[in-house]
Amino acid sequence: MTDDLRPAGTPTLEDVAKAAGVSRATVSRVINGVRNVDPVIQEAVRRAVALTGYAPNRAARSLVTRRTDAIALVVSGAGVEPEPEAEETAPPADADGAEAGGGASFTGQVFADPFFGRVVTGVVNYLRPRGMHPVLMFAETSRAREDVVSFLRQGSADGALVVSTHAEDPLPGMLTDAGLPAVLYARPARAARISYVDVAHQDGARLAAEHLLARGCRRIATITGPLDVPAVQERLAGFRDTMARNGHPYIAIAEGRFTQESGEAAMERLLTEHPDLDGVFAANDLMATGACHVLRERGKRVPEDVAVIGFDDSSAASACRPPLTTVRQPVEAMAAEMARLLIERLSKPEGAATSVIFEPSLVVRESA
Amino acid sequence: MTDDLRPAGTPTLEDVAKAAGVSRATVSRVINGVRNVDPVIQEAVRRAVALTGYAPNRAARSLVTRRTDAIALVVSGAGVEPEPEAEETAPPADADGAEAGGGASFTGQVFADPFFGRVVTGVVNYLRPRGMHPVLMFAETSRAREDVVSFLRQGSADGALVVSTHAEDPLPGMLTDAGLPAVLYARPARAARISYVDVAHQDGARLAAEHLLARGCRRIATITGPLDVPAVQERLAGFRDTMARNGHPYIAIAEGRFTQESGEAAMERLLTEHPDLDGVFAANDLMATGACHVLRERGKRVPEDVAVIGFDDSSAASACRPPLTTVRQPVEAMAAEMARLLIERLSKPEGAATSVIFEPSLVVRESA
DNA sequence: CTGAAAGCGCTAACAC
DNA sequence: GTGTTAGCGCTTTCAG
Repeated sequence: MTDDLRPAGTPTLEDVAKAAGVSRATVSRVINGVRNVDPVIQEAVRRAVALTGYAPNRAARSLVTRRTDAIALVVSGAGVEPEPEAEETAPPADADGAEAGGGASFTGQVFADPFFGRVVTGVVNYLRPRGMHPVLMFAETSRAREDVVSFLRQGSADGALVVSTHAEDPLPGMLTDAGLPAVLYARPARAARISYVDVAHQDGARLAAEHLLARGCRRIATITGPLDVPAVQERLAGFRDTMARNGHPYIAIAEGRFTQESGEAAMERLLTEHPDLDGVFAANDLMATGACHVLRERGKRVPEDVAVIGFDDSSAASACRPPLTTVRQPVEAMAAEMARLLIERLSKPEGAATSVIFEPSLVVRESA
Repeated sequence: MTDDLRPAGTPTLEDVAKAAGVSRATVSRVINGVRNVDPVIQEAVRRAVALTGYAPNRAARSLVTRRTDAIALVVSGAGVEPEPEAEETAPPADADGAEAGGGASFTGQVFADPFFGRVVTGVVNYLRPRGMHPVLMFAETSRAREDVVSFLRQGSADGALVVSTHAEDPLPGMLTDAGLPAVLYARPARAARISYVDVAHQDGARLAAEHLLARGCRRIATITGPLDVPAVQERLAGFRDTMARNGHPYIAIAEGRFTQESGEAAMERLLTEHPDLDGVFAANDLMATGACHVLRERGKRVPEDVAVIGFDDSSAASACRPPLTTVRQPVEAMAAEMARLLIERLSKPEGAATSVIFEPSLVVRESA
């Protein structure tokens, strides 16, 4: 109403420059904190920014800097998919979920594991102070994987952080083939020239084995994850190895799929074959929780009759009754490290791929 | 090695145009599926695209279209924050989590509720087929809220989908004040000219009440969520109302905070004051799960001695022992509708704010 | 230390 | 039906 010299749309650098009586270049320098700008002018510019309510346009900036300050956080699925995945835990899970039916069960299932929440937390906490943001993507079908690749090729994000739920995930390979910066959570099944963070699975399994042994368990079994996953093999190897060294050459095993339900089924199989077992190590907390349920239903007390140890230390561990003794994976720190590695790679694209391995720790609660 | 006429960097429209022997404009038309392009030329262009490995640059496109095809998916927190939130459920939750200490507990806690996973699923499933993507943000401090606003003002995303965890969240107001497109999950505490989706809380509570009554419960209590949240008040009102109509003018209540732990504490209080109760309605599944744990520890059988009903039908409901009878909120569909409303608003910015209310349903399992 | 000017890669009028 | 052209808003040499 007063002096409508200020343009209609959202203010641009030009407007601020005009208001401050300087050039666009100078305003740009002030905004980007470039040195060599007269303090007096800096102040004038700041005032003009406040006055105009200026906010730099990301697209314009991105166009010249070739950076978006966004990274893709992708949860990646199986290598082969028989169309929309059939398996799912909760029957009503797909009752709604928009018209895009395919994938609903995958995404629903994935986030049922509190593990992913920790990954998100770690990533966001690292990114945020750096003015960067994660774009959430799911890559459970080959179509979805293509989408991730083209998303990155379009320069929509500077790189990708990928968490695979299955072995033989082709996404990491696709990414490196396309020369796109990426960092993985966990070592890929097929070796690739790509950075990753991981936990020392064998050490974690050893911790679990020793704890079970120390508390006097003698008839011990383990519920593994899908056996084609490298991490699962390592946990199994570490567990068996420690057991063997301590006079237990044979360990009963049952394979699960990291879901609570599969943990229940595995526990039932184990109990049928070995009704007298007194110790169980499950490859994640969800399956350990399922095991506890079944044990209780079969009249076994945990830990008095059967001790149970999980893996991850996700929220499922403390939510379980009894609270689970578990092998803690420092997920948040690992996720943050993934982000750090990726950003480092962005600044020097020619750096070699590296891996960072974290040490797990045993969190003793009540189940063992 | 053969004919290096093709430029070094990533190919641009110009390169494709050259390769196809047409103008940039034509290539652009083909790529954007604009009609009025000779089929023969279309084919030539497609070949050139494949040949060059062209991928359109989003920033450049965004600069002119004024759209990013990204939307902010924000999980928003309290209205007032005494610095980094102090409360947290699991002690080890902040043991790591990068150097950015503040907020770690918030984000960790938030994703412990499987409810959010369902929201993410619904949003992604709606957005994905439309070539759009969600950028995940947390807004638990005033600083973080400012960040969300400036993120949008910079044109980094076309609009926001916000899920508030507390009443009196100032974010929705900030967004509308700034004229930024946004849609909420759940009705805001203070009325605002902003679209939202919600579930008919009273109806849901009525369903729970009637079920409890029908199975013969007579000494009934409820565990509510934070009483300053409108949804919580509505569930309580609906529950009390139905009870009152059926000859139960008084209902014992205990307030929780939507966490499993708070549900346990609430159940303990209830049991102390009313050792003989035979039915409990909890305002979410996590608290219902906590209630079940406490009841079992106190030697009460569920549902024989005490029937328990939850709310949400999150994965926690089926994971609980016994599996929870619960009031299902069609979260995925609601989240998808949020996205739909936002996108609709983007295409016609002047449309009035609307709300869409979904009907809940009762899912009968074993706990009641 | 500051300004002028040249694009970044793309879309959208507007001609032809 | 297709090409020409003018920017979108910003960063960044390069002069001065």
